[in-house]
Amino acid sequence: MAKIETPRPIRGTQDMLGGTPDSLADRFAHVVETFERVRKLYGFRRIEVPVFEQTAVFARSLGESTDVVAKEMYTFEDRGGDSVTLRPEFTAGIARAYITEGWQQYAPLKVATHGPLFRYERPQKGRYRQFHQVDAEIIGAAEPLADVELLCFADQLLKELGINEGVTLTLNTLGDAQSREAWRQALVAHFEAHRGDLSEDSVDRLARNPLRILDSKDPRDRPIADSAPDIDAYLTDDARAFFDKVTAGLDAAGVAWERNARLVRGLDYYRHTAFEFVTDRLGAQGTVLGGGRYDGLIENMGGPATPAVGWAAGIERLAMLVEQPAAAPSIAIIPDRPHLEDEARNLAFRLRGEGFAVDIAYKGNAKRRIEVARKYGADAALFIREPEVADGTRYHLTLLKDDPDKEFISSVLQAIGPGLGGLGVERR
RNA sequence: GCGAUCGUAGCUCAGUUGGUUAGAGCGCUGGUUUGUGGUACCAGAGGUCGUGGGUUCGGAUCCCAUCGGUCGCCCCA
Repeated sequence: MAKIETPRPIRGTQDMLGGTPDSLADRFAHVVETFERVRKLYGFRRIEVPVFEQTAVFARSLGESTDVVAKEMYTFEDRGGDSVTLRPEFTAGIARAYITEGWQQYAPLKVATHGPLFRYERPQKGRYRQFHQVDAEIIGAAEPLADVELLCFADQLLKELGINEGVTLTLNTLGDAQSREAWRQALVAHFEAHRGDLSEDSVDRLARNPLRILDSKDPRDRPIADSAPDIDAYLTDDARAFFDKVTAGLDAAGVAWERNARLVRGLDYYRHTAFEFVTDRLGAQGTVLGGGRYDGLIENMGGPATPAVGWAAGIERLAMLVEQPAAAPSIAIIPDRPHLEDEARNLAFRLRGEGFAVDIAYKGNAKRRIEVARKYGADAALFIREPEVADGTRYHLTLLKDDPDKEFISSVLQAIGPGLGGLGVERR
């Protein structure tokens, strides 16, 4: 008899179970819920875009020479022979939708979304092949105020998640197209002059993406990268004025930031503002939220010239930083004797219908059930008792937690109505 | 793609320089005790020691290969 080969999860994917102490699934959900709440405060509309697109959507917009496009995309032919790609990021797909769905009529448009992304990389801490991001974009606004508002949104999100301590906003400008190109040429000249002292990786970068040498971790590259010219000398007056307005706006809003003149972003489409919220608590993956301005992207995709800014944040990375959210309060309904089962179940269904979270086990005696209820984190157990019990009460409540949600419990008791016995408070 | 490290029960792990029927805690199942509740005790189920070769009288233990996990490089959220 042939052995059955049990299926494995695909490398770099995760299964998350909620309801356990320190459950990543619960923290993940908490990140998404907080994002949804804050996004509404800033007036960002919810959008949904496809998980896959024509390959060209990503290949052209991210830059053919970037690692994401060159070796990290999940690309395949569908049955019709078209090349499609699982999205490795949100921005390109949103830009495509902006063009094809006529969203230009709503410009300036603030949109937000979240969901899975796919990148064929070697998994490690904080890095997965299927990962998830929350994403925010402002399309059709050329004003530095848009950058400021977007960063305030990001800053408030991190504050409300309680992880602003230990996460810092690092900020840079890549200038406009003219500034960026002038800087790029100066950098290439600088690095070419020191070519012999660069690491092998950086010699390779010099050909592909010279800006990346700036944030190289290789000690051999550091002196050369540190002595490389900053963009500041190459900024046009307009680009400088833009960056000054962004930083002034952040200061006025009380958003803390640090200039990092070595910050460059990997994807080709970034212009002007580039930023990352970084932390040292995630091993090698320091970036928790990143983004910038991409004024040329939509035009490159065949749309009208449209300025835009956006950011995305890794949900898993945020979830690893946040505290476990408090579980919603609940009460366990427990029949004291087997023949009270139906009555207990009816009460449970009724309470649920009225919006209260109550749990009731499928089987087991009262003793067993209370053990389970405690394990599942119920705030209290409500016993359905014999009608002929001496004091005439039908219900008995026992608190199961040191710090039960009293407000929740009393509202449940009120919904049950009369017939309640004395409150049994558990001894320690 | 490259490097390091680890794979023993559902989970977390012991297993001494190779040596009888591979262990513990938790969890699970059943029972006894208790009886308005965080109890104790008893018993049970559950393992091709990731997989395949090799060395050996003998391999969970040593060697090789392979698959997988983790972490790092690269890159990114």
